[in-house]
Amino acid sequence: MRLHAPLDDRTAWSPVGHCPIEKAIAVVGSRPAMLIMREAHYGTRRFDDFVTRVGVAPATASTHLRALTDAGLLERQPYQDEGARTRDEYALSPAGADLMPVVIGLFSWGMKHTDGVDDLEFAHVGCAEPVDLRVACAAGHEVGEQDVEVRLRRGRPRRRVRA
Amino acid sequence: MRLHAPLDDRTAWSPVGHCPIEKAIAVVGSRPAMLIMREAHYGTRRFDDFVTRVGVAPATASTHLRALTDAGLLERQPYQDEGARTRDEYALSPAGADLMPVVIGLFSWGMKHTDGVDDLEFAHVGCAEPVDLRVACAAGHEVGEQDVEVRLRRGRPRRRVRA
DNA sequence: CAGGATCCCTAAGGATACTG
DNA sequence: CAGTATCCTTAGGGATCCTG
Repeated sequence: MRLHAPLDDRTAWSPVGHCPIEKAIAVVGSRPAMLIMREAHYGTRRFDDFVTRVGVAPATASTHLRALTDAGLLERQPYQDEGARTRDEYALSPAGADLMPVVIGLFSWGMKHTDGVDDLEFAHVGCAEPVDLRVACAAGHEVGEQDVEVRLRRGRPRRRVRA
Repeated sequence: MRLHAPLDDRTAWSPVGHCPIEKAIAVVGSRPAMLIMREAHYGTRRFDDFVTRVGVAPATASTHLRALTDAGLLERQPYQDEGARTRDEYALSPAGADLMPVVIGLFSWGMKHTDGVDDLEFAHVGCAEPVDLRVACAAGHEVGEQDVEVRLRRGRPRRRVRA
C-alpha cells in the first residue's frame, strides 16, 4: 500500500483527525463494542445473551448497546414472549451489516496469525464453499498489499448521509 | 450471517475465550495499535513519524511499536542516515500486511457511515480503478450478510504456525 | 532522532446489588 | 429477563523530562 501524490507529502498531509479509520474506531474500536458486533452478526439479539456470550458486565453491555444503537449499527426492535411484557431486542441495521468485512477480516487474521484451539471457518450457505475476503478493483483485478494506493477521490464529492 | 449446527446451540457453545476475533483484538484492538498499523500500511517506518502522524505521545508509540513487533506484525530493520548512528525502523511484516483487509474494511466503513471531510479512496496501482473488499466463496459467488455461516472446519486441522 | 523513565489522571470496565 | 445504580480498581495514555 502506498500514498498517491500529493498525499505522499507527509509534511503537508496527516490523517490525524480526518481519517475514516479513526472515525470507525471511535464507534467499534473498543473490545466490548467489537465483540457485541461479532455477536450481532452471529444472530444474537437479546440483552442477556450479549452479556453471556460476550462475557461482559451488564453495565458494560448496556453502555455499548446504547452507543451502538445511537451510532446506527444496531436497531431496537420490540418483541414479546408469550406471557411476558414487550421488550426490546437489538438487531443488526444495514450499517451494522456493512461491518461484516471487518468482522470476517479480523476473524481470518486471528485464525491465521494467532494460536488457539479454534477450528472455525465461514462458508457460503448456498454452495457450502468456504468464504474469504478478496481485495479487488473495479476492473476485477485481485490486488495485494503492494498494488494499492490511497488517493484523493475524483469527481463529485460523495453524497452526505444525513444524521 | 448465521451459525451452523452445532454452533447454533448457544447454550452449549460460546466463543468466549476461544474466538479468533478476540485474539486479533488483543493485538490490534486499541486505538493506537490500529492507527499505527494504518500508518505502517501507508508506508510510515520511523518512530518520530509514527508519533506525529498517529498523534500519540512517544511513550505510547514506544509501547505499541514494541508490542506490535513482539506480536510479529512489524519488523525492526536497521538503517543509517549519513552522519548519524544506526537506528531501527519498523516495517510491515507479512503478518502485518495480512491485516490489509481489516484496514481497508474499517476505512470503507468509515467513509460510508461516518461524517467527515475526507475524500479518500483506494485504487489499484496497475489500472487506477478504485479498490474495494469483496466477500466471496471459493466457488466465486459473491455473498452478502445473509449468505454466510460460521461452521466447524472439516478435515485436517490447519497447520500450526510456530512462534 | 529514537526512545526510556516518571508522574499523574481519567475513563473504562468488573463486581455487586437493586428495580420494573 | 432487561436493565440501572453504585462502588471500586486498574490500565491506558498524556505531559514532561531525560538519555544515547
